Amino acid sequence: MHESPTIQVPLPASAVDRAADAIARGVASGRYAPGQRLIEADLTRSLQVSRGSLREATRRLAAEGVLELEPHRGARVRQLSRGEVADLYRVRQALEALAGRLAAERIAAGADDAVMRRWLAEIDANPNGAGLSADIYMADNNRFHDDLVKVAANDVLAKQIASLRLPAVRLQFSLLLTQKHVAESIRQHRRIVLAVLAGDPGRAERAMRDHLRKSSRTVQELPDEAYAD
Amino acid sequence: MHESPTIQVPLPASAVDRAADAIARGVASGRYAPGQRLIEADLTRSLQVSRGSLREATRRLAAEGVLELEPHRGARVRQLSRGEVADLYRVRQALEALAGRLAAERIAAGADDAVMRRWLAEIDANPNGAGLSADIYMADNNRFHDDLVKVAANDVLAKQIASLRLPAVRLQFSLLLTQKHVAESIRQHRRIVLAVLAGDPGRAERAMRDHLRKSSRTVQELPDEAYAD
DNA sequence: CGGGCAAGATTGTCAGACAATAGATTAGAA
DNA sequence: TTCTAATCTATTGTCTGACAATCTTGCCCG
Repeated sequence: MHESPTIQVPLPASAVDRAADAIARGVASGRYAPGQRLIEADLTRSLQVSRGSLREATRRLAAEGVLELEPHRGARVRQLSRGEVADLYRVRQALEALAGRLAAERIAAGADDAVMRRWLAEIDANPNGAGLSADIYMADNNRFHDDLVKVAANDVLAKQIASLRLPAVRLQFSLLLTQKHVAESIRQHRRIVLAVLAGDPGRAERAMRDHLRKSSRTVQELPDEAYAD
Repeated sequence: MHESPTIQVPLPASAVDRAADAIARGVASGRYAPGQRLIEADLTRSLQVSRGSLREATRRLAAEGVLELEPHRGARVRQLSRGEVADLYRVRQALEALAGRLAAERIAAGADDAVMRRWLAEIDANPNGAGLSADIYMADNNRFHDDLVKVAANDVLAKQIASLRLPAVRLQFSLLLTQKHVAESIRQHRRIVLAVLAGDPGRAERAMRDHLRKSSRTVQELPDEAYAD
């Protein structure tokens, strides 16, 4: 899979897109901490866009759940409470379970299974994720879920799932800091892949549901500092 | 249920909110047809807001799925293709099924069931929805689903469901134009309410899933004119 | 120490300007 | 005439500067 060579000059996406991307990346990377207030004046300076464009970007990010807006207090990085995270995982569970089901249905109907076969090979090549940094595994993990959603071939579903994944990246990240969780996560992915490749919707759905139920439980065990309030 | 008396003067919500509300209402009411292009200059005049505020409003509505934005072509009222509507209903099915399940779980756990009992009474008072205009029944229908989601008590879920309902109001509306569908819909609501009141999550989930599966089927039978492409 | 006020910081909103782009129109060539 | 290309027009994308409304902070006074 060859990418076109990385463009160096500020690629000519719209100002609003550039701003939104930069902020989203900043939130994901921790450059902007949860709860942190984002001052328009600072951002217009660092992102080199006008206040109007910046405001359009923050509105969009707020709608996507990355930021929160309070009247006359502007934007801050969204910080979830324990309860909200529990709610969020419950919904994600339902949606990703559906993704698993649909993916299996499509494979059973003869859709291309190369992507999933590749994942199986990749997992079996390193079933414990030995030697993977948290960064890398986080990226792999996201790619896995993305690929599965792609096989499910339901754009609405893809968008809904993405909007649930965004606000919780930070939490998910802290999960994957321990080798134990990484290995466990990979094991669950393997079960999911097998069910999907077998074209067994019920099994794929259950495997995915289990996976997220366990993730949720582990996230809930994180210490208070990870949460709001 | 008493509302505070309707405020006559342009209520002091922010300019962006006013604009977004007005556009959303216009889309729901058909004042702006699906696919119709929304010209900024026209809207700033009719809504009495600046271009900046208007653009923030359209960005938000686009993120909510009400409008579509195309670079250099601006905003247009989102129009769904048959396939997208099918996808959308599949996702809604999963989410509302979860809502049914959670609602039943909460009732079983002792949560207040007054709202649901009221619905049962209302349904049994007029089980065929005789004499209800499509407008009214549409509103009732929305209230029912909203109330159920409220009993489910999961804000994330509520927001996700809302974002799926918005783009399809128009289609749903055309469904409810025939007395047959209204009666059928009420019958299904009754099943759902009974399962929730019984505190039976599995049954509530199935009843809700059935309801949406049937709605989806009926929506798919609408003629081509209702869809894009 | 606590209340309250003034000053400063920040957001909400507007108006006006101009470049970039897409779509429509017209002119020209075959 | 019909197709193509240049031109015009409507519209969006973006910036700047301005000001009122609101929130925050720090200081003063009792």
